[in-house]
Amino acid sequence: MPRQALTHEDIETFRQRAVETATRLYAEEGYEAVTMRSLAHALGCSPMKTYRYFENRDELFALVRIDAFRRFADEQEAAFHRGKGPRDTLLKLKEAYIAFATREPHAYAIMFQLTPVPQDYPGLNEESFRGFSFLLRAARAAVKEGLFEGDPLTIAHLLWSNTHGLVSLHLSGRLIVGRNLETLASIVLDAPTLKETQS
Amino acid sequence: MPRQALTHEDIETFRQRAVETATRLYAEEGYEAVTMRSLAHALGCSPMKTYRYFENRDELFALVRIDAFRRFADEQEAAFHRGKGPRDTLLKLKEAYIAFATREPHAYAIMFQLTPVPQDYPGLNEESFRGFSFLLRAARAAVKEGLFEGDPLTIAHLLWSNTHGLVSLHLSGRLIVGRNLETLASIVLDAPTLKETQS
DNA sequence: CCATAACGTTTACACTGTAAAATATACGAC
DNA sequence: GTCGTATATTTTACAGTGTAAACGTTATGG
Repeated sequence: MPRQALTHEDIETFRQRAVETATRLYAEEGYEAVTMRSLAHALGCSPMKTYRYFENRDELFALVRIDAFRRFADEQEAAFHRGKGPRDTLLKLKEAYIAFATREPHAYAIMFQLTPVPQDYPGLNEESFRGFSFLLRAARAAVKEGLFEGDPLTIAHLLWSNTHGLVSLHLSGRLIVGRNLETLASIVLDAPTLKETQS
Repeated sequence: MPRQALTHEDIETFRQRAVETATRLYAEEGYEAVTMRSLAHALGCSPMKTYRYFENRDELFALVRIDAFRRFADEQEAAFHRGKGPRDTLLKLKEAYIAFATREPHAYAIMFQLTPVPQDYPGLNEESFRGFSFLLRAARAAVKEGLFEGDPLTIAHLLWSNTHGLVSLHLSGRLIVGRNLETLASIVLDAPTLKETQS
């Protein structure tokens, strides 16, 4: 079976397969477990082949992040459209946020928890902002309806950081102080209502 | 100048010096910049000497974390005693929290942002909880005065995660969406009052 | 058919943490 | 003092990492 020269489609095919495989490995093992060698093994090729299709590990990693942000943004968008009115929309967005972080903790980590923030990459900021934009739109609507007063962008950031703080500490196990695991889990799941969080 | 045999005191001296140097390097360069070799270079010894005084890199790192938690807890304690009444105490604790995170961002990162959470070590949980305990005590007092209602531990966790979310996103530069840097910086510095954060 | 370009692997280098071996130093007994 | 032994430290070495460079192999255009 002679090999075919790679057409432009094949390049994209390999890149896509590599990103998908890397995403799966990240989800299963976490960030530092995915090396160029382990990824190559999973792809069934030599470690250096990846370097013909990606600038370096950072680029591949950036694409994995973009993919994660895309999934996240899609789910935020769906939640946004499920919301009935500003307050319900904010709640739906928050639930979708928590659901994503709980379902894909490693993805959440490389999106929001990794410090320092990895290098920028074309498309990353766009997709990242898209995930945030629905919260911003909901915050604008909420201000318009008099639910909050102030700068919608600032309010959106506050709402975001509020949820991020809970999710982040919960996912990394730092909320466990005593032994009442169920209570602590419910902190996130039965998260404080917006009324309680912001008057 | 012949070398002296190390007495028990000298062991502790070296360990302390190593932890202090590592702490300084972490503060200057961040987590992954401090290697056993670079630390040894800063200490003026061979890389392997450190292994006679520490089990491995993780132990030394754990001690750096404990030290950071100790400084943090001390500052929380001071803020706690500066507070006049429950509400002011909560504000003082929050200000001290933000001040610490801003002054020692790398220390904050290894304390609260690193995922997965590094291995446990004797004394770490104690010092870590001590830093949290003042917020818990203030939350108890606040509940007793009718400022909040509910489980004080849960309320303390909510207040913590609230501040952590803001600090975390701010320090990692993720709050920067538009170009109004001053506004965004003030989100953390002129942080929302407790009244605004929790009704 | 062959030169050339494209593709992939192998090799190699500078890093990392750290185990093992080699070396240097100090100390107690004679 | 001198030697044996214990201790302290360094040197060497190994298995990892990302990746640059060299090498071989395959496909393609003239």
